[in-house]
Amino acid sequence: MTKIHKIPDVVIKRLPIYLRYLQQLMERDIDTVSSQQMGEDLNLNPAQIRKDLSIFGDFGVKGMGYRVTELAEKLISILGLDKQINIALVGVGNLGAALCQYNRYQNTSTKIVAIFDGHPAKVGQKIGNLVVHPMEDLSKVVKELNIKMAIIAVPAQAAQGVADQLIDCGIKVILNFAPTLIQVPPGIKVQNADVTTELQSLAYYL
Amino acid sequence: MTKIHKIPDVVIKRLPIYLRYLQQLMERDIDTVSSQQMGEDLNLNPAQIRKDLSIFGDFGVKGMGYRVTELAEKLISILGLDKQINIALVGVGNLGAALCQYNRYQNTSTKIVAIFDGHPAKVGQKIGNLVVHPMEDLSKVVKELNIKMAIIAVPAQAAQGVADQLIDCGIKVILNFAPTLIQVPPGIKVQNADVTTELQSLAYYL
DNA sequence: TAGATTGTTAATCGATTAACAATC
DNA sequence: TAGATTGTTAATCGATTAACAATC
Repeated sequence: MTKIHKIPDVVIKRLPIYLRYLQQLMERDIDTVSSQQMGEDLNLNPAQIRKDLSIFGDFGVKGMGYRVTELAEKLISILGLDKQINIALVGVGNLGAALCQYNRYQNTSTKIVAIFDGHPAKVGQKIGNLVVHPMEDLSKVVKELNIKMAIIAVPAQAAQGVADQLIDCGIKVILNFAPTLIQVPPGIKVQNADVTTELQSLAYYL
Repeated sequence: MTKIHKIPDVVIKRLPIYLRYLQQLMERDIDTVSSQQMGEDLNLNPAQIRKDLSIFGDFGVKGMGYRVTELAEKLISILGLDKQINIALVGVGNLGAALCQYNRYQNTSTKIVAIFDGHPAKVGQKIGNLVVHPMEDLSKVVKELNIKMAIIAVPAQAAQGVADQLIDCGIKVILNFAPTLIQVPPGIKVQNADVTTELQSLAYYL
């Protein structure tokens, strides 16, 4: 039996950074890159980059570095970005609506495919090419559109309730923009992206 | 001479979480809280909370815990949130405009007080109670309004140029929503908040 | 006083980095 | 082959956690 190493979150967070960098190299028709060069450009230690990548396989060529296109493909496959990932957005206030529009024009495999709001006045409105659903439709739409991930962009006091509903529908991964901590059972991954909290911690550095 | 410990970023990021929690307790008229209780509610180790807080002073009372209001005030003071922090927002696309509106209704000391855009068509437009300035006014407005912090919400290819201009104006702290790494000289603090990258790393957990 | 809880030390855990044999 | 660079081990660094004397 192979020993499964738990891969640290901090490594996973670096993978999209590597990927984006490699895609920039591809645009400049650069074929190979060394960990040394990557480290300089990304402000990271080359040994760390090699170690991160070696967790997933031997992607490099000794004496030569990494083949850019090949490594990018590997990272896309590791992250699971080789097929579209359907996302539900809950809460179409200023921030939610903007995230929806923003995502629409991004050429990325993580796609918002359905939007929801608990406020009856919002239901039926169009944001980009999507119509706002009522919360009652959540379970049905999540199943129909094979939605795997959710973004919470509702006010703080509504966030926990929304999270509970999402989890009930089988959602396992949540990006939370609400300025509050949400409690979830084991096996559910929540990433907080609260702007107010970020600004407050940045205030310290002034 | 007192030895100055470099306080880890990871500790600074937890302080606003503690603060928000204490403010919730205040709303519920709770006077004191133990690190044990805080740890349960915030999913953190109590020893870690005590250690974090003890870096800044002896805020607790043995046998009793922490006085909620007092600790909240201390954290506000440590973070520098006891006076308004003026922020410049650069880039009023969907996301920038939403951040501006969102910030407007947040009751927090970090305030967006001026907005800028490099696109002539945007200049003069009103977002909430603010008028979009041209980039040429950046230096002047930053001085006039005593702006200390900036939010970048421009497309990736414009981000580095904007960052350079901000740094030229004396800005030391930047929250970057553009999906690209920006290179800055030592002494400048950049926090990345790119939604696409966050979604891509979350994809891994599916 | 007895019970509770802090602040802090020491132990543990985990992540980063340096160093280098393997090898393209 | 000589030079370059990987993958990986060992050393280092730093953060988390357990344990407990101090003390309210």
